[in-house]
Amino acid sequence: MNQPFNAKNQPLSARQQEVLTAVLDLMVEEGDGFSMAKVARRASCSKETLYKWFGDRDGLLTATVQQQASKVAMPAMFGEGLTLSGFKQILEAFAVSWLEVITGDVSAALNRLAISHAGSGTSRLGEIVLNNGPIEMSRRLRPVFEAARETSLIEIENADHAFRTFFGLVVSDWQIRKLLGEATRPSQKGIEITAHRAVDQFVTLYGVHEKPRNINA
Amino acid sequence: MNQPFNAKNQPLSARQQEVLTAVLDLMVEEGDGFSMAKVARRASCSKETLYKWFGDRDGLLTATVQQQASKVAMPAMFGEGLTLSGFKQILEAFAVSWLEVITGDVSAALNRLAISHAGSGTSRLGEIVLNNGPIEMSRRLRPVFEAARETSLIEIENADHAFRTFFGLVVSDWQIRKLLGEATRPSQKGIEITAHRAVDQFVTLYGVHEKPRNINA
DNA sequence: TTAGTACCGTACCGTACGGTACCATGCAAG
DNA sequence: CTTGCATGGTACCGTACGGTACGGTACTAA
Repeated sequence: MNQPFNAKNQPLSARQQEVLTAVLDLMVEEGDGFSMAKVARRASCSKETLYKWFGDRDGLLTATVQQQASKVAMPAMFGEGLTLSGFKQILEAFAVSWLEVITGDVSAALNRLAISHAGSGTSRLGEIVLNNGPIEMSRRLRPVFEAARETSLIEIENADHAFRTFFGLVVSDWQIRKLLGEATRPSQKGIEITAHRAVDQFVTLYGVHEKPRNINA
Repeated sequence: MNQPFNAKNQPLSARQQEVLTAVLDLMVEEGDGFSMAKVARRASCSKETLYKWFGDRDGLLTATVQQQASKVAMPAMFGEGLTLSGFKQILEAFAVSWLEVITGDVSAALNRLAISHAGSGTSRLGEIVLNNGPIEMSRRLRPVFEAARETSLIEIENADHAFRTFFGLVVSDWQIRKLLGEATRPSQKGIEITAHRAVDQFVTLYGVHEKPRNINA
């Protein structure tokens, strides 16, 4: 992904990234309610520097969101001979990684921020998070589905539907519950179990193996 | 569901509900950013009255959320002899109703509000929305699943997993996209198609069909 | 040394908001 | 009528915040 930029479209210095880390911490702790003064205190810098670097509060938030967005890691690609179990392994790694992210405090804080700003319609944070969340996930998953379709592992009439189904099976209500403040986070084991079941279900719906019935959607 | 209450725990008068409607409108238009003065102007009442009735800003928001929560309608129950197509019809009505709600502007505004407040940890709005959203959906769906299980239409080892699967298949990424500000709303036809597919998929995963193996339930 | 630069800390300004006080109006009870 | 209550309208207060200005300090370059 792209480097995050500040107001002058320069790549960020180490010191600037320190500031963004402070912002992220505050965001996790207090949501959108923190002040520029608090950021300055936390990052041990002056407000004037914040405004020089990031323009205004919105610029600071945008830079923070972009920096995090540039960090989302996803499981690597695969080789040539794609087997069913290999395919399932990739999907499962994907699902685990995704669940770990969205049940985490950082992701929750960023999504909360973007969501509340989307309501006020005063910034592009929602768009940024959307592009680096579900949409990016879809982009990276598409070639995997494509490869599985070409090796006749699955049968997909519409890649978009398949992605949405996979998303739903994996994410379920975990994300909305987290965003609404439900405290209980699934354990690592719980995440793995959830991911495994989601992949099984996906393959049941879209796989072409010895399916017990015809599965058309 | 319960009647919504004001600060004195009296049921709301018609005038008070008018005020809450004004709040809701502002919420849809501007998110969380509206001021008490704006509410007073919009509702043609004085700020003092607002504070007398609802205590403070948080009380006003809480009353608004509770009033909406008390309005969620859900498809009615069913009779005795439950057939597969009847079961699917109920689920589909459920799914359609749910999708209509969560892709609507009012639901988005309320969820955005509750989510941003959940980040600041300063109110119980998240809890209220959660209880009247996914959790209430689960409560109402459970007896339907139960009845279907008893008539051997489906095979469910864990009602909670079944609900989460259904939720994921239905909601997919519609809600998070809406919350993040994606403008495009699915058409009524699109909602029906989505609901239909989700129910088909759910029955594929949990249905008993003519599978002869494992009859215990 | 001098000049320039980058930054920190802090004081300051204007504004907007939550919340309160006060007055005016209308209405019902007596 | 008068009294009391509920409510609308508005002025007001304290505070907190976004944003700016300014002084002080360390460092670099010549």
